[in-house]
Amino acid sequence: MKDVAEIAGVSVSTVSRVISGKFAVEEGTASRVRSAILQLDYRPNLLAWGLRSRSGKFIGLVIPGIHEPFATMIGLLEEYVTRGGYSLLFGNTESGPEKENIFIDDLISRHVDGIVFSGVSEKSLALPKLAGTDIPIVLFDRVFNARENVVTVALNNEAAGRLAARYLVGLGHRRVATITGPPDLNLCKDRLHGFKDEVSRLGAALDERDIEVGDFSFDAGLKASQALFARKSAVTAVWAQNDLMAIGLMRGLASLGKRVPRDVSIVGADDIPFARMTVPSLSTVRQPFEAMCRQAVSSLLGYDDLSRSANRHFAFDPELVRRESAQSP
Amino acid sequence: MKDVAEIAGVSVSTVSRVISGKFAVEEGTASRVRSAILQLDYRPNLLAWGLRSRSGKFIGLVIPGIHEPFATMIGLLEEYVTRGGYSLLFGNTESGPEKENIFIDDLISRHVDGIVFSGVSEKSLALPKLAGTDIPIVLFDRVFNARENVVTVALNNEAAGRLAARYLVGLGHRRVATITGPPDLNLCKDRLHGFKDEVSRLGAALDERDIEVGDFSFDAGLKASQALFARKSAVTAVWAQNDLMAIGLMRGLASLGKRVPRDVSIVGADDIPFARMTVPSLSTVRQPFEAMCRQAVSSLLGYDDLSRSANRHFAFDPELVRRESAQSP
DNA sequence: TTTCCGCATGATATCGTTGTCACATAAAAA
DNA sequence: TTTTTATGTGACAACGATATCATGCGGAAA
Repeated sequence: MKDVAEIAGVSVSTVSRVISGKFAVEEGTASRVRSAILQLDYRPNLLAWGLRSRSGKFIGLVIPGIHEPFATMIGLLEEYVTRGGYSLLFGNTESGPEKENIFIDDLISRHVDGIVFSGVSEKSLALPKLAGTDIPIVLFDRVFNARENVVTVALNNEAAGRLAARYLVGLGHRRVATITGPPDLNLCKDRLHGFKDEVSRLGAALDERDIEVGDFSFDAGLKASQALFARKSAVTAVWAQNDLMAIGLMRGLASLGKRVPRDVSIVGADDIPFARMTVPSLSTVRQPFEAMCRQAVSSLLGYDDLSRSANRHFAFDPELVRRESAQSP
Repeated sequence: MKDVAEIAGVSVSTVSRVISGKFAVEEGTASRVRSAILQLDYRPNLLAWGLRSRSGKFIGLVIPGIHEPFATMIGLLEEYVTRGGYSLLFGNTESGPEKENIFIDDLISRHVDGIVFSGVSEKSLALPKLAGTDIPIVLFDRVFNARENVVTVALNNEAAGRLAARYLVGLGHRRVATITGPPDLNLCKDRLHGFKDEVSRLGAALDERDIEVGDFSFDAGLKASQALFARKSAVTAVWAQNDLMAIGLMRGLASLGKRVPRDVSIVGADDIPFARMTVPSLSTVRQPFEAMCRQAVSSLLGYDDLSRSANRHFAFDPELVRRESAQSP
């Protein structure tokens, strides 16, 4: 910057003013400065800028894995974040809470301007630690401990359960099963509650023994296929709380010689890119990731002014995507 | 830091020395400093540190998409990078060269310590721009213009083509087809050349009309299924240059009523997580992503001392993964 | 003419670190 | 005892930006 000033024959102050554009500079000097910048191929030092302004100009993303649907979320968040002139710093906390801990410390040290947080479990040390700072945070997808003052962005999980139930029972299934995610996650409880309640409200049956507890993984779906269908079963339809388990279930049923959807109807949740690629393609309860990510970023960057009175908890409605994996029994 | 110094009754210099640990400090003062740090919950400011040391302590990742196999790569790179005490800044350049351009500028402005570069196309402005800086760069996966002085990490693509050919012809297929990626990518040419050459060397046939040009997407595979099999065809096996197209092909064949692998054998490339999840599961030519990512990071962070004489171009050998989608005709 | 205001610009302090230099003290060598 | 050496510590400059304050200058109002 000093060099630029020298070449243009002005002071660094003036160079700074030309760059920021927020103050009046005579056109003659301004153009001299601009050509000096071009000549030297000058690029501002964001480290120095950040030090001065106490803002690193990035958004941190804490995420419990890189598999779908998180990959999709990462891509979307990156897009919105960079569009706002920020950069995305992301950390995968799958490997454990220590990793989460050092990542959060790093984010604080780097003076991130906001954090999108999707924790592995509810017992995270991150929140109390962050409370001591002025870093805005959005609890994303996996919401817990929703204190009033923290913004949350998530699916309306109970509605998702109800939607799946209405679809399957509506198709004519009388005896259904389900595979849940990790039971310590609120979202799983909510989805299960919605599903269970709607199934019984509509007069169909969900036996307690037909509720399989999974962990959102392909292998959990595989295992569930054994647990549910290795023996003769009256179940004709299954809702898996995410697509990965649904796909595992389909894969397991194929090995058992059951046909989907002829013998068993399957519905997933998320609508990951692969849902349309499987054979048969997967009917699923879609999460509106685009809208959710946009909301998360604009909450952090302060695009929507959530005045004190405004709602800080955003619950997005799921949407049913009909494909091939479910039909009438 | 000043506060810490005050509480501990020492100067900031001493605090700095205690933190860095690289200079002798009397144990008494050191422990006083440490307890002051704990008491204030002091965290160093990485922006200031970076400004002083001209190093932002991160690695930039330029990648042409967030879908597989890039998601896997991102996860792996993040792991190795953070393990080395750095952070990962990543940018998706799928949306075009302007995005790539501003991302590269951002990386320079942030004083990244290295860049893992996987460009969309060969005509990228990034390399010349980066040449003016002292930022180390590794060309990853998509290698081009491999000047001697730049490190490259990639699959041995010709070997991948040969491996696929040997497998399919070895199974007994006499007439094969293939789907390539974007033809302007060197890696596609190399894969095609290896495949073509090995097929004819082994005495089987790859007709020019049975070479479909794709773009690595699911839909390209879908389209290829029409182009290759909508009419009667003597082709009994197809190699797709990546798994996504192979899965699209399988999906398309299912719609055409062809069975895989009974009617057509299919082999992919990459071995993305979903390759084992499809029905039938996908046989594929595996890229050793773990080793490749580890190599990329350690080259950048200078863990392996590539002395001037040492090889700067790393080509990793592919590995055949036998699953269900290919069999003898 | 004097006074005052607005405008473009420069000098300088500051952000939170680390590195360089100087200095005091104590121990070792003369 | 005097000189040297080693050791721990503090003061201060620097990294590259921005923000605050001061200043010179031209024109409008008195």
